[in-house]
Amino acid sequence: MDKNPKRAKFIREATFLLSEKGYKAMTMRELASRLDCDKSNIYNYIASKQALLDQLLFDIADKFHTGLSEIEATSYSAIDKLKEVIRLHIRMTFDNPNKMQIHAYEWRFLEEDRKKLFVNRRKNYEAKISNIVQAGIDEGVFKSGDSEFLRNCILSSIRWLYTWNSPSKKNANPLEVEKNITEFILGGIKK
Amino acid sequence: MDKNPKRAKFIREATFLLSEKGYKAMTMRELASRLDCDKSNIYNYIASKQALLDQLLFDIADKFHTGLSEIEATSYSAIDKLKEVIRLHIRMTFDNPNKMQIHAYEWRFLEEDRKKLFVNRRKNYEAKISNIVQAGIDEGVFKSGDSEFLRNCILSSIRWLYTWNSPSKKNANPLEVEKNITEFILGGIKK
DNA sequence: GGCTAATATAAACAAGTGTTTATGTAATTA
DNA sequence: TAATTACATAAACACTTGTTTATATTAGCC
Repeated sequence: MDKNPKRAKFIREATFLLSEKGYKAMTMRELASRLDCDKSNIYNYIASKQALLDQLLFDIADKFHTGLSEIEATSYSAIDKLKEVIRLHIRMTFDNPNKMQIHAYEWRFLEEDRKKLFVNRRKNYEAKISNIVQAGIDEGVFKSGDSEFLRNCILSSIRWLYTWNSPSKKNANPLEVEKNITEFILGGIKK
Repeated sequence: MDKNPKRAKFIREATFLLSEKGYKAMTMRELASRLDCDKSNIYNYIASKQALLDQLLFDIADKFHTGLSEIEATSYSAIDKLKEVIRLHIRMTFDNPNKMQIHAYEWRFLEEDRKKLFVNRRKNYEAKISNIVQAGIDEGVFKSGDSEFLRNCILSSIRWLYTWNSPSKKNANPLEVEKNITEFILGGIKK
C-alpha cells in the first residue's frame, strides 16, 4: 500500500493509536514513543496530525465508494446487491477493524470544510443503499417500510463488528459471520 | 432531577457539549461561555471535568440496570422480555439522545478504575440480555444461533437512533419507531 | 571520495488546557 | 441587622499540546 516501509510502519502505528485513544487524546509524543523516535521526526512522514486523520478517513471512504460502485454496476437483484453490501462492510471490518472504528467515530474532528465534504459523501453513500432497499421493496421481496429507516437498521447491525478485534475473536471466520449477519438482517431472529 | 435549577442548567449544557464535542474536545472555557459565566464558576457545581463525565455515565448505566431488572422480574416470555428491552433502549434514546451518545462513546475517557467498573457493569448488562435471547432459543421461539452474537446485532440495530435528535426527526413517534425496530429485529426485512 | 537526499534529534515556541487562589457580591437564613 | 451561604470573577499556575527551527547523522548514488 505504501512503498516506503518506514512510512508504512508509521501509518500503521498511528492508525492503531488513533482508534485506541481517539483523535484528540492521541498525542504526537505518544505516537513517537511507540515508534521509538523523536516527535519531530514524525513530520518527515506526515504534514500534520490533522492531515493524518484526513488521509485515513478519506482513504476508507473511497474504498467504500469504490466497493459500492462495483455492486451497483452489476445486474444483480436488490436482495443480492444488499448481500454484497453486507459482505463489503464485513470484509472491510475484518481487514482493518481499527480503521473502521476511526471511520465511524473520528470524522467529527476533521476541519470544518473537509468534515462537510466527508458527511456529504457519506450521505450520498447511504442514499445509494437506501435505493437498493427501496428497489427490494418495489420488487416485492422486502417488506414495505421506510427505506432510510431500514437502511439505518441494516448498517447499524453490522457496525459493532469492529469490536471483534480482540484476541479472543480474532480468529472468527468472516464467511461465517457474513452468513449469520445476513440471516439476521433478512430473516430476523424469530422462528 | 436536580433540585438546584442553576446546577441543573449547568448539567444540561454540559451534557449537550459533551455529546457534541466529545470529552477531550470539550473545554471548560467553552462550557462557561455557553453558560455566560466565568470558567472558574463551574467548579461551584462540579468537582472536576472528570467527575462530570463520571456522574453522567454512571447515571445512565444505572437507569439501564434498573430498567432491565424490572423486566427480568416479570414472568414474561423471552420474546416479550426482549420486546421490553427494545422498548427500554428506544425510550431512553428518545428521552435523551445526547446522554445516549455519551454513554456509547465517551466511557473511554473515564479514569482507569472507573472505566474498568463501567465496562464490567456493561458486560454484566449485556450478558443478561444474552440470557433472554438464549431463553428464547431454548423455548424454540427464536432461531438457533450464538446468543451473544445475536444480542450484539440486536442492540446495535437500535444504537443509531440517537442520531435522530436532529430537528427534522425530533417529532418522530417513539411508539411507531418501537414497532418498526421490533419488527426488523424479530422478522428481518425479507418478505 | 563527494554530493544529495532522507532520517534523526534537541530545544524552543506559542497557544491552550484544567484547576486554584484570592476576592468580591448577592441571596438566604438566624 | 448580622451572619452564613451561594454565586460570581480576574488572575495566575503548572502542565500539555502540535509544530518549527537549527543541526546533526546516515544512506544511496555519481
